[in-house]
Amino acid sequence: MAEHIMEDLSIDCVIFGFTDELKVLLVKHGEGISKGKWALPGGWITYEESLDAAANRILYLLTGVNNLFLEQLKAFGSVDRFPTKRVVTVGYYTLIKDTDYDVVAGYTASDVQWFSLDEVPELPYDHDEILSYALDQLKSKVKQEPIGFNLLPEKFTLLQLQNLYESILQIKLDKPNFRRKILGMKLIVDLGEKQNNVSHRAAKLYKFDQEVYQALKEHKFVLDL
Amino acid sequence: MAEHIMEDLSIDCVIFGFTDELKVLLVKHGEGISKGKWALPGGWITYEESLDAAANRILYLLTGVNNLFLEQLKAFGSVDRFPTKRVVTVGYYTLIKDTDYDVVAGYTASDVQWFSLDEVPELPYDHDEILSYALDQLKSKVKQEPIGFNLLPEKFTLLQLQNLYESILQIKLDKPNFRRKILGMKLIVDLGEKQNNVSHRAAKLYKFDQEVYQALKEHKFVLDL
DNA sequence: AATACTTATAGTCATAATGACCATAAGTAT
DNA sequence: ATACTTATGGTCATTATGACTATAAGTATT
Repeated sequence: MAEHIMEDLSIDCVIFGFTDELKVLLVKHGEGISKGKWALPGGWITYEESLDAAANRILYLLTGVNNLFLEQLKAFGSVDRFPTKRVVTVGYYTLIKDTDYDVVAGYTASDVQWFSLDEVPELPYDHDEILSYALDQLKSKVKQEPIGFNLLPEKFTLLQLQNLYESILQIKLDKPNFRRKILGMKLIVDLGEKQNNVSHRAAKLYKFDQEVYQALKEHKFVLDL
Repeated sequence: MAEHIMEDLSIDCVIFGFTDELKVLLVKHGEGISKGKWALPGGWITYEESLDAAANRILYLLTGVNNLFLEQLKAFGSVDRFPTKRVVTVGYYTLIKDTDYDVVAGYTASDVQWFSLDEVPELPYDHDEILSYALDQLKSKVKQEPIGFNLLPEKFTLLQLQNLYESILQIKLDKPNFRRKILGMKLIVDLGEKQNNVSHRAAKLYKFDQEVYQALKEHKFVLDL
């Protein structure tokens, strides 16, 4: 398979993970010119696969993470972005619940690890630029589509949902106003249950309303937080 | 220059034009497998230029249109999008006032022409997909940044500005409400002059306020129309 | 048992924005 | 003089927003 490789085109993936806080998945290069360095999971595209397919394959090979819906960012094509030859790379990103996946270093990766966003080490090539571009995309995406369906447990509290938004958008929100907004969208449904084992007043548990969730996802909207 | 070409990577440009209505610039292929067909202006990237630079060079060679700020859409990379070999293309787009430019067919183009959006002929490869993606991008861009500075004459009426938005967004707007919104943003300045040679009540003429225009461009906003 | 915390949740209130209108103004065309 | 056309000024009910205040319901501490 790896024989028919497009020499000057690569893929780089920005995999954001969330549980409690926003993280990004990096791999340690086990060979090549960046051996020992942490970088975005990336690799070469073959002639027989689409870009989307290549992104998924590469991510799986390096990290063991499979079957994600990866969204393309754009192509990064500065002349000198790669040191040894001219390479244009196509960026992809997605956001997942990191605890849902077992990450396993594979292929040319000697290690894989989630990094909290403010602990990301220095990245090679233009990976800083790609990561920062991806973060901007993520933020704007979050305001145009509901998120959380895959990121929160089945049953969650309003505060958990609020923390999710606060982590991604990196802002603080007013609790009563956030409730009002979210409840007003009919996006989530009161389950009539409460948390337990918490050392304070227990909050109601909610779940997403599948139908409303899908509808909001397709029709788009603007979430003004 | 054209010697060092990346074999499997191309550029395609969606140049939207506006005066009275929204148009798109197409070139007629003068050679190659699509000879005689109208298509998006596109070509090959050399090893010595960035993607952005390639887009500008190619557009200039084919159409004579020079020095635009082209914005990248994304990379289009289906396996079979190009008939003779695997080619990934990077899409670019922009919006200009078409009457400001003299289009001249050059290089491998035998003709260049503006097409009204509903008169676009059948396009080869995946150019329909690229065009439609570009249109979506344009629409969403228009809601997040002010436009019109390069598209309208120095002095313009509110109706001209409204028509611009209506053309691009392909919607109808309420006149009084549109005035209120735009005037409220302080984006445009009353020149104290009026139209003449119109067969109805003359409208006030306005110009853009450079400072507010730039500020809105940088800080982003959401224009809810 | 009382009190201090913590988080949940309900509600207020002034202000601003929105969409759907109506009415009048100021011209030209007939 | 009247009919049209487009411009422009307003109203008005409804909804959204941000900044708060207040109370509820638990646990933890003394």
